[in-house]
Amino acid sequence: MVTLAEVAQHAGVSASTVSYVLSGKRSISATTRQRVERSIRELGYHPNAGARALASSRSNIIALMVPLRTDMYVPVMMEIAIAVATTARTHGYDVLLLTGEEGPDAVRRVTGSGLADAMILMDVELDDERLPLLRATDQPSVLIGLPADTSGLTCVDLDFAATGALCVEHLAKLGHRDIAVIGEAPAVYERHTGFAERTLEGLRARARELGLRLLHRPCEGGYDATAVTLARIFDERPGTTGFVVQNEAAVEPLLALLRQQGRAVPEDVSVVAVCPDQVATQASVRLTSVAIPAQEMGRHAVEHLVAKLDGRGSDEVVLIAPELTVRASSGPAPGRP
Amino acid sequence: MVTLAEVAQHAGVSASTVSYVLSGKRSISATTRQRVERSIRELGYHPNAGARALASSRSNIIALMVPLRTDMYVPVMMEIAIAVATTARTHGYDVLLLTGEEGPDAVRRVTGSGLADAMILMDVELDDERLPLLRATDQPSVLIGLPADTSGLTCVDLDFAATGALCVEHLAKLGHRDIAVIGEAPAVYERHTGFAERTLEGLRARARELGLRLLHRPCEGGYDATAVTLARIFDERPGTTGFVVQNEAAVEPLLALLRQQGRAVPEDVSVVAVCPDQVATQASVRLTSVAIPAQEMGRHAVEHLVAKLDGRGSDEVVLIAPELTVRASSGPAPGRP
DNA sequence: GAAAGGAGTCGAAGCGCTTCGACAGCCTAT
DNA sequence: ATAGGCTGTCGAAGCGCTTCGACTCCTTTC
Repeated sequence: MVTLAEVAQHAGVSASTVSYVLSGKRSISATTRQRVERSIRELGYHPNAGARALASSRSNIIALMVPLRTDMYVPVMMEIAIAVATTARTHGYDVLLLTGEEGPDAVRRVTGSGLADAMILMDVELDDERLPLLRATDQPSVLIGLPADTSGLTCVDLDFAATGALCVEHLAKLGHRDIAVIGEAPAVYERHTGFAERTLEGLRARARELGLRLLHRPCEGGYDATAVTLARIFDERPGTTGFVVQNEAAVEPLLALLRQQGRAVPEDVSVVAVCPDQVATQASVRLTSVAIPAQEMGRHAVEHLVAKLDGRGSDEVVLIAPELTVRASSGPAPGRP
Repeated sequence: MVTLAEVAQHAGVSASTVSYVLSGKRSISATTRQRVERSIRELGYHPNAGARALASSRSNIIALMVPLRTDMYVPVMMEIAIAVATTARTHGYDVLLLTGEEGPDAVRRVTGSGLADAMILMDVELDDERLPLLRATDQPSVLIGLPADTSGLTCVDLDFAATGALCVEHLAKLGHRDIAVIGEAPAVYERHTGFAERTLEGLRARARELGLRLLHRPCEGGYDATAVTLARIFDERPGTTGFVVQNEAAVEPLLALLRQQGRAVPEDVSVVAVCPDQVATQASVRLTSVAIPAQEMGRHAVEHLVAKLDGRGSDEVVLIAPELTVRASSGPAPGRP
């Protein structure tokens, strides 16, 4: 293993000079710099991460806590994780992958040991038990998701309330008066992860404003559960012509079931989904949808964190404005031009 | 920040004693141990990761390199990643998340800097450019996937050749004589990631042995691409009654298309999938499938790695035996009991 | 009853890096 | 000419931990 000292000797300078060449924290003459850089290359030197962390009390690692559950919106999670890792690297950070399993203990362990300089938390619940710890420590953190009380925290999330409103508006403009919402699994609502509730509030508020009828039903996803949900919806509101789906696992089953029942999309019923674009474009009907901007969320989170680590940036809540893309699954309500 | 020295002082022992209590590398009297443990608890001490890594030249971190592409079998990747993280924790390791983006440089960086003690690589290509580096370093590593030359490497993977054979056998036993394989996207074959080719070889070999006709077509996935692929298959082999699908994104479209064409599953055609159980059970027809044991692969990989780090264990290739679960998508070929 | 060995503890020497203060040399402003 | 201020470099002091050898008691063994 090559050390700083060996590089210094090879280049004929002192160890501290090599260190300053590496960090750029003091000015170094061009000739010296080149000589050192050449030695580094020739010897294949890589600074020892542990020594660096010890001396500088900076690990250059960002911890990312992902939910343990692999039962919902997995592709979104994965996309966020990869965006986080990629963005972090461009700022010189590596990413430590933590699962939700350890809960608050993981936060304690990581902040306590100096393993990471900062944390990103995904899948935050409204009243998450990790939040007090984050507020207490001076280690920067960013949440992806929105808890009930955001004071002293930085959060990044899609504006799900606006998302709900946007979906309703779109359907209203097309003349739909009876709208059904196929929501996430009941467990998601029980867990109070926030985003599902916020979407619902947005949907309801705008529906009320526009005088539409809105029926919401949670749905486990998968073919059988969706079939049951759909049957109940048409049972209760036979005149339903607009659907909003916020559950990836219910999208394709819903389309299959509608087809089977002889209801054409978008001629008889319109469907608007809240899902990643990939799902929307790969479905059997290209779906009008509000995209979940996974990459953007991951990137934002890292950039806020890096800003904080650099002493810039402050606590704030960033809600990303939703964008609705019209595709082939929505059209005028029956009997409308 | 609490340090070892402070704990030592608080407990009235020397620093080295505290260290030995923590590591268990020398015997400590019960009374001393308890006193030290109490001080640790009272002061809320967490060993500094950097200092530990520097002194012991062990970071207790395992690097996990995941593919950057989020275009295929994402849930499998995610499940593996989470299994890796969870298993690693039970052995006292944390997981560093690297994306394939950096390629060989990431390997150099991580091994050179001592950031991680070992590596797990996913999405290994047949002739992966990272392999020479892994062979050259003395840092343990495990591949999830199988390259062309496995000498000096440890690999964990599903036995995809046996998987292919198993699928064909199942369909043959039910009397199907004309079998079509809907494969992964063409890009997957071009990239030579191995698993797709190995499945195909297994399928072909057994089909030959059993005297079946086999038609293989790569498929991009998604509704439109699957429709084209399916049309071509029936065009070329109108008598096809058995399908093997190895592309999650083609599963649901295939079922929808068959239904639409009035071909009942499993009465007219049988479908066998190679996919995670979750996909198989959530599909519109519960699918007969060979599961991709993502969790098991992740767990295996970590356990091999830990064994190597402990000086146990050696290079070897572990192929997990496939298991076929019969569900509702396969049955006797038409005209057969 | 002396030698041999084990159990339990301590002190000190690093691990490889960052960073602070010091200082030599040079340029500019008086 | 001389004080003052840059620029570029060096030496040394740690950062918090692990680990090795040494030492002190005790227990065992013939």
